[in-house]
Amino acid sequence: MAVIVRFAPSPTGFLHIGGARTALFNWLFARHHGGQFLLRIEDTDRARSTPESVKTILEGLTWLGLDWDGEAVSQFARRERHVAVAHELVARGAAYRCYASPAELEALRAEQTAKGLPQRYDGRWRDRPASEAPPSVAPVIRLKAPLTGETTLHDRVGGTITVPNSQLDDMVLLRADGTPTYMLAVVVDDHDMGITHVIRGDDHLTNAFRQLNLYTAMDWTPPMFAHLPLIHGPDGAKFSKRHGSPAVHDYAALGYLPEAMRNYLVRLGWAHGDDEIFSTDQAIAWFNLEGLGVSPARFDFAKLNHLNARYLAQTDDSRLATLAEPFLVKAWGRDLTDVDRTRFLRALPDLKTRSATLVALAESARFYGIAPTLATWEPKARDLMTPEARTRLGTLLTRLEALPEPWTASKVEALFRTSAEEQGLKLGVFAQPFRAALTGSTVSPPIFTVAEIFGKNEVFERVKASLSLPDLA
RNA sequence: GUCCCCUUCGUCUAGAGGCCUAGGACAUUACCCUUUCACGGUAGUAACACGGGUUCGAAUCCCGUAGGGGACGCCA
Repeated sequence: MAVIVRFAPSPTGFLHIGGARTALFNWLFARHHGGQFLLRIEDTDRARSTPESVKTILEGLTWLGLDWDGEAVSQFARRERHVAVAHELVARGAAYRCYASPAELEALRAEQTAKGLPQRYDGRWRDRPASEAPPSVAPVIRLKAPLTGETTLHDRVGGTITVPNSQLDDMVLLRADGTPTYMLAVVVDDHDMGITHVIRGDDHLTNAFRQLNLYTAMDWTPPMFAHLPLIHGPDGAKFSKRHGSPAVHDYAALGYLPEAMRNYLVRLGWAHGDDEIFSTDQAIAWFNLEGLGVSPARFDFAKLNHLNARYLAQTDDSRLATLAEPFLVKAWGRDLTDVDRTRFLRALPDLKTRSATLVALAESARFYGIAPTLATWEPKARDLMTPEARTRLGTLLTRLEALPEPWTASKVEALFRTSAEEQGLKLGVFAQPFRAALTGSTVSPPIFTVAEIFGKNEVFERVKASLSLPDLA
């Protein structure tokens, strides 16, 4: 039997990290089995669903590289079918009309809470004839769930879980306004769409039992279920769309690569032995439900950073340059010139092993585009510009002037090494002030390569400017 | 409150009764490399929540305790 899975977000906000991982697992599972990964927008809550949310969620999935099969399905568009099923259930005697008003139910819950009882619908209209219905109340339709016995779920993550039916009340299928609830719609749609495996967050676990009763009432075969442990925030607290989880597009803006994000996310609650860094193709080849963990995981930015750094360092320079450009523009506060682009591309091999994110990468490249000014020189770099250092740099400039063309890193370096040797000093004594002069900082990629990328003119300009830098007070 | 679930280094995890003096990764510490910072390399610190049982033998099975989480909506 072909595998068909779905990701079913509700369009009431953005795509958060937990949803992204759920989508990823479904996607990996489908691709592994050569099955289908469907997308269904659970928009039956008309008050909270927005088209903007749908757009944001789709963009988030696209950024993550999760392509879905066919068109995204709107659950709301299928409401006629849901209503028909609800009525069929009533006809079968498996559901009934309930005339209890919202206020009445609220009072019931308040009373139960006061008495320390579980909050549950008490079935007051379960066997009451419609002739007793108050004329002013529009009824809802509720499932007639079994009162006794128990319901067992064979979850692919949690194992066999049994709940007494006394814990499950008669859930609403159709609201008073005639619209279907999520509980009804999700079962009908999963059935109609031929979903074979429902892989979703653990917060749906208790729903599964109620939904199982609905499958039974319709004589439908339920799909396999796999409930994923939730993701917690770095502090161990709840981490969801409603509780502080960042949106996927935030990670994009923070300078994370989608492939790094995928790799990080797949390891959060799933493992393949000791494997840590692997391609998406490898993940597809390896992914299975058996590798899923059972306990919640905390989101750890340090590990994400590490992975992203590794992916950044591996990324092809020209692609990386394209990805980084918007971050450069932001960091530099101006559009790039052709010279900027050329320099950045040449600098990239040395730059990309030094940054964890595109934001940091752009920041580390700032000196290429913006010459240090009095205001931007780092204090430690200025400390390097002692009178002796300035004298040495001045001498170096003269010798640099005499260097035969072309201007290369190795020639500049050789000159520096010779100068240091002649005076019996370490290379750093010469190289550090040079670094400070070119970058305004004590930290940079290898400085002779930097000098080559700048070219002779720019090097001379910056060194000369550094020689006239006023002393620190 | 009721029901359900979870518990291995700080974090993510390996572990399906003997392969475990518990492995890997991130973080962290030290050293090496070195023109700075990274990268890389080497070494180190660090965990089976607790208590009972089953067994020749338990991180692995069972029971209990504690802690954490989830659900309990005419939300999804």
